[in-house]
Amino acid sequence: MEDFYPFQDLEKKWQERWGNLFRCDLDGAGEKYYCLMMFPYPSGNLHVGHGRNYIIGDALARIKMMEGYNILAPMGWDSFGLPAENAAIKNNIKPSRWTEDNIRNMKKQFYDWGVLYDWSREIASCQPDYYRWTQWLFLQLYESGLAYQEKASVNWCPSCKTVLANEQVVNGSCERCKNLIESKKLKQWFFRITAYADKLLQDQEKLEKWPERVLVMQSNWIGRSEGIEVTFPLEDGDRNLNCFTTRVDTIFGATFIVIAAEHPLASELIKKGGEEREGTLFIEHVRQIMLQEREKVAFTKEGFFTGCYAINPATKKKIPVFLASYVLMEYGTGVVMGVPAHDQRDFEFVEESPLDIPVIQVIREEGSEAGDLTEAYVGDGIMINSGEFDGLQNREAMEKITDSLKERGLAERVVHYRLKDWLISRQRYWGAPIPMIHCAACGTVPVPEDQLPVLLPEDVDFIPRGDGKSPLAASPGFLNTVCPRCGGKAQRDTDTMDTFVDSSWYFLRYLSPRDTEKAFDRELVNRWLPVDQYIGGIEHAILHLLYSRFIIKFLYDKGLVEFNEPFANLFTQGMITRNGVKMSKSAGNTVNPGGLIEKYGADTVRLYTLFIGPPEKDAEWNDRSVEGAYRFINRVWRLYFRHRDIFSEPPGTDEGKLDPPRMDKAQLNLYRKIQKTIFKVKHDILDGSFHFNTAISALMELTNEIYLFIENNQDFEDRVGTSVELFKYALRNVIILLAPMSPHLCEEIWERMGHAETIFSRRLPEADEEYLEADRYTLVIQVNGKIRSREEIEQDLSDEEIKEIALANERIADFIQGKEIKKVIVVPGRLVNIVAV
RNA sequence: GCGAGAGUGGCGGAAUUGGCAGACGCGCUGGAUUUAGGAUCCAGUGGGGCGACCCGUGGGGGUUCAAGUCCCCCCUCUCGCACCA
Repeated sequence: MEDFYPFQDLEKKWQERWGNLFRCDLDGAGEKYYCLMMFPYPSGNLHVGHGRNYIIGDALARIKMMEGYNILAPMGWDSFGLPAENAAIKNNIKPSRWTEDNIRNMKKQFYDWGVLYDWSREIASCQPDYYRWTQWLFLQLYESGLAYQEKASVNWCPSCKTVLANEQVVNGSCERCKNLIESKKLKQWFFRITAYADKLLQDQEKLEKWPERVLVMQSNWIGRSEGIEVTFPLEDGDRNLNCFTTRVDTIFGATFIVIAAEHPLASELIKKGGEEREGTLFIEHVRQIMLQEREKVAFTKEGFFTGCYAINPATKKKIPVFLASYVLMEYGTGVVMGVPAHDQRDFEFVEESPLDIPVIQVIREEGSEAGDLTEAYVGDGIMINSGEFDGLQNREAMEKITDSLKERGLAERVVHYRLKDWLISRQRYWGAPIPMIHCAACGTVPVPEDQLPVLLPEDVDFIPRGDGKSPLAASPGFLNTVCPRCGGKAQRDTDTMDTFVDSSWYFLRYLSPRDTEKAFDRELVNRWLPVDQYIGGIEHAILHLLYSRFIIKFLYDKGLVEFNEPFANLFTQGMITRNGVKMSKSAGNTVNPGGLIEKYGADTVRLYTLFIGPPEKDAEWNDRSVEGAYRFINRVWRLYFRHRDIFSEPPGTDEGKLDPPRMDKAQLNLYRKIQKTIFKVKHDILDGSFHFNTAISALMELTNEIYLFIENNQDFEDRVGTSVELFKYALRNVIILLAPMSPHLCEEIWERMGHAETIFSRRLPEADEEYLEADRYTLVIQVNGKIRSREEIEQDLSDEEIKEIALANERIADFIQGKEIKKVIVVPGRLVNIVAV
């Protein structure tokens, strides 16, 4: 009584047999297809939300394999990082041990899901034979002047006890632990990603298949802005203030200057202006609120008059210089010209200020007069109150004013970016040591390449100290070394690298994972990269994806690779929610796949995950609906199992016997439905949108039709004639098209149908285009846009014939009686609309 | 505030170029089979009305023979950016 697909045994069987299915021969036949999922952090357990990523990737790899591609689908572990360390501290075991245990567990989860990879290429970023090459990459950057050490104000997370890159700070908090970030002055290592700001921005145009929002986020982050630096001399002439502005056309309306309170010049100016005591208090006040409430400070516009004046180079007028909380030190020059009439922030500042600062309008909206402003006018218009530039269009004036200031040596065109250099040092244990040595005599010296890897010591107290130094500083065995240059006593750099360095190049390593001579094989990498399809979460829109693009561009410029973008196509799947919120351990709303697989089997879990909704969108998990997928799986199984007698012949005879012109109506209907389904499934998945959900629903429709077809078919019951052949053909196509989504079931039926080779060596069917459309269809007949009747008609009728049929329709007569027919619109294949009044 | 996306039955979601709104699935209702079933199969299932019909895709206008789809205004939600000069 095998009414149910016996998944318990069969899924195990196929998981074992598939051992080498995804083993990639890099020189094998077929066009290459590098299908890559973002490698996970081995946190121990994957829930069904994570599963979506891997199931989409696996189904894609399988269907591409069935298209004849040579598939490279590797997997590895982003295995350095804080959680391992924290867990190790908590459980008193070594991070390496904790990591290994988790990897074992997660590998089993992939296996249970039927998610396949070429495990012979497995890598783990925490292993010396991997991080040796991460260190090598660091040295390449260092040699090229793109890795440098600098004492700077950096983001310090007091809870994680390490510094963070700007990208890892979200709203002033640590993206990992959500604690407020402090500012510390520390000597740190940086990668000069800013040198690539323009290339990263420009080459976005090559990333046509990337989601628009990811590109928008990256370009926001890079924050390129073209403008002018204008020199405002101080009144007494011994110093200049440089203002960055993108609106130099408003310079005649600049009636004051604002300097960031943290600006190094601030203290000098208040001294000079005779306001030292009060001014110092103000600077301290701003610093305090910045520390406590960064959010709030953003909306107050407190200022302090320094007592100094500058000269507006356009108007030659004396204008006051203020310190204020609303000017950012980090952007531009930290000095801004205040134009209250045309900048809302400056307008508000003037309103809040007790001093009487003039508001001078210098641009008027075309077609209206200048009048009293209730807010800043930021639009374009005609220049007024601007001397020789009056009457010009402001955009035009912008150029002319720039030229005129440039001639006088008072202005320069500049480009500013919000992107800052990538801070890569971390004061934590579980990461790749930075391969540098500090020697009293020779200074900072790189570790020679042949001395790599700089091994992470095992016998070290890795509890973070929180004093701004790495735990490695407490390991004398690690710390003390000799200088590679002079041979004298020296000390190793004790920081480790940001784990995003590890993940910025791992996709190169998969091509030659065991190579002991080099980081990656240039020939293989040039042949297999860029990645054809990269799949992962949107949360890496900036971090990982921007860093990887940077590193590849660097390697390209060094001549080490021949491609300058790592990922040709990017797909970011939506997250799975439960009770409306993202599924996560911390939210306590995870669904463990283990229990579901035990109850329904992997094919069901896979099918449901793919059916849940469009993959790029978030989707709410519903345990109830999983049963629907289970039912479908069993419906397909029964379709085979109840009629297994049909498949007793050897498979060689079961194909190519169909002759559509000789089919009866019901047979032809089914035949056409099969063609339509083949077309739709392939289209929906392979057009780049990965719409498995609609592909699956098409397969459900076809399955329903097959049931209807065989139900009342005497020939089929008697096992004679075309109906039997057609049934075989129908089921075979369902099995092949469903195989990428629910591989165990399909592989099993395929085998029982008598095939010795795996179903994944089978090519996808081609739709018989002649039969994509039905030969008859239901013509909708409307009167004045409302549906009044329907009539089944032949496909290839002329407009005139269709019109006649519609007008002759009995039910229509009632509606057009006594009316004048103004117009009849015929849409062949769909409807007729009769306009009658 | 700016930018992007979204709003369709009780629920998840379908709907080339404007052309039968609600495919497919969940849930629900009825029936068949069954000792029984939370299994399976069949039928029904947007709302209103006995009915012919009427109303329905966040709200309001518009274009059109025809609008979920195009245009204008507004509301709500999600995401990103946010004193970036």
